[in-house]
Amino acid sequence: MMARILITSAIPYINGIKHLGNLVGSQLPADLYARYMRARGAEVLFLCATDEHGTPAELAAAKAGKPVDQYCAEMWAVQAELAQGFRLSFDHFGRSSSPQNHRLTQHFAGRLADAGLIREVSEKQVYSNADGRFLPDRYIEGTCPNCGYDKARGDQCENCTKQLDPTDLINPRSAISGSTDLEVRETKHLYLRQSAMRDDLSAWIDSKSDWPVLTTSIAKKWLNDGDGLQDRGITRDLDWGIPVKKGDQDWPGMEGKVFYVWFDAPIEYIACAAEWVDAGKGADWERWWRTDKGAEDVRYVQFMGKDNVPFHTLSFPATILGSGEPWKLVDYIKSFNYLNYDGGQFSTSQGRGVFMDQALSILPADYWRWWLLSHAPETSDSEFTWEAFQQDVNKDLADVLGNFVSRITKFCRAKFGEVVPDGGDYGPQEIALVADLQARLTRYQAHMEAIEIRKAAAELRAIWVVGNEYLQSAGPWTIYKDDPDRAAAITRLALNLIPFYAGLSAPFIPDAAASMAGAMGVDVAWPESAETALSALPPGHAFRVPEVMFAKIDDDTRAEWARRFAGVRS
RNA sequence: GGGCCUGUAGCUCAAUGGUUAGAGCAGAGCGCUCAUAACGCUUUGGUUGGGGGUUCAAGUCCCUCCGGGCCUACCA
Repeated sequence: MMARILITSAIPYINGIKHLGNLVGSQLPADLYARYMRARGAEVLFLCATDEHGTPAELAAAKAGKPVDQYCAEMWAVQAELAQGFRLSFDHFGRSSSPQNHRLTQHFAGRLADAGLIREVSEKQVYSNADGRFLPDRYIEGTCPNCGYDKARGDQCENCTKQLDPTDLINPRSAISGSTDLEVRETKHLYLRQSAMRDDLSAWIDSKSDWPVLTTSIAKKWLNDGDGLQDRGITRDLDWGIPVKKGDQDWPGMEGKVFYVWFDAPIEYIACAAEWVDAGKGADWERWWRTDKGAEDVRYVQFMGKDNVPFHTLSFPATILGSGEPWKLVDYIKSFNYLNYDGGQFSTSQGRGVFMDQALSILPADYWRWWLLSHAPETSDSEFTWEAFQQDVNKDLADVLGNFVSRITKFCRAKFGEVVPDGGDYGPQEIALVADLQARLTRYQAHMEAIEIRKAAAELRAIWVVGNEYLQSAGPWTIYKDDPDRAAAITRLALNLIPFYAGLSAPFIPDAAASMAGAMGVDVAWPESAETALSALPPGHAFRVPEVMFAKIDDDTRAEWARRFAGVRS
């Protein structure tokens, strides 16, 4: 029976173009896994979307001088185009502001309320008259009562790290406008009673012994810290968002309020599947999401950066479990640490690092995909430097893989023409080669299935190296002088490595894989086995010598990029 | 303050408690001449952050100290 895999990437926030750290922390590895699973014949639904609600989205729109809905629509289009540029193979790229998500979010809230898992809390929050809005704690600045730092935020002082309440600040002001015209107002909000589900969530997390430590340790910390899992506010006093409703009914006392972005964002994973159907791309989204409607055999895998783990291990499962309905729960969470940039952090707010649009403006997607995935921050934070990037892509892509394709196709053209040569037999060397490649193929598949990305990349690279080793030891250019038939056999086998490599490399570098296969006149396909794959191109099969697949990055260019991207983006 | 992760060759990273701690890159030497001056082979390089402990056996487990990072619930 065909495996069915549901894959979601953490949904990128709407307020700007994402940097390479964001990309490698969720969307790119999710795409790698989706491409691999499709290649292996699984039925895959791979979903992503933009996360469009919350205070930063409203502020970004205001800064751009646009209505927030228009701003979000425009930024969605920008992000969708960049996703395509990086060859992210989403089956659908949705929006958390979609009507489908409005309905589902309100539906879940209604179910949770019926189950007694929502409580109303009246609380005091800081309101800025000048800004005309309530201010989240960290949007209030003032002088730290502990250390005297004058840019302390309402949640914490960055200077002395002390945790604060906004009311602790001396001379508080709005971080948005600088206005000191603040007042404390009474406001009513809904809280999700996560505390009531603590034991269920804890048991569920404990059952996930195969999850990355990073994932489970963060979840357990939240479950067990202090008084245990706390209830979480799920509404806000904002204009932009999903109106608070109980299913399709009004919610008395909650008029004019919206659900908190992190309540509705993960529900978009589900709504996105409905969008996928409504966009005419699929027929039945519930068979992916409802275990009573066909999803019982679905394996659901989520990808995210470590900052997103609490929401995916606790809040979202609490929403799903609390609904009392048979929604699909996540089976595996792959979480990532951060990619740093030249000794510091990538930062969207500070404009530090390389952003997706900039990256594509200087190099094709495959360069970035290969480098980022082969250095994915799986066990700890990892570091991007221009020197390492240049060295690694030149060596791996241009010298090892690209040059292999170049040397054998050009050799064949010179001696036999642009067709797979006939004649000669395979001998012990070829038998050993096939055995070696088969062992490596098996290991590579195991790493990909386990989502061990760096190990998979290392094995793939080793598979590329095998081609060069074989050519060096077989030496068809020497043998050709005395025994052209034997040289033909060697050349035939080496040419067969190209479609083999194309199939295996496609999840990492899809464009290069397509051009390799195209040059050889075949489709990209996952090999059944090393043995069958290495006799796929019959004698007489025409091919063409491909263009240089990966131009090398020279030192001057690298230095220029390092300078250009050293500062902050305006 | 608390919790978690992390520290291994110049760099990036591997090593179910079990031979002499391994790869890639960078460096050195040799070879090859088909190829994008590419490729192959050989090789240099380690008190596994420091100290203590458990064990027949510790990079791995425990304690402690030092360094780096993340999270800490109203950014998302």
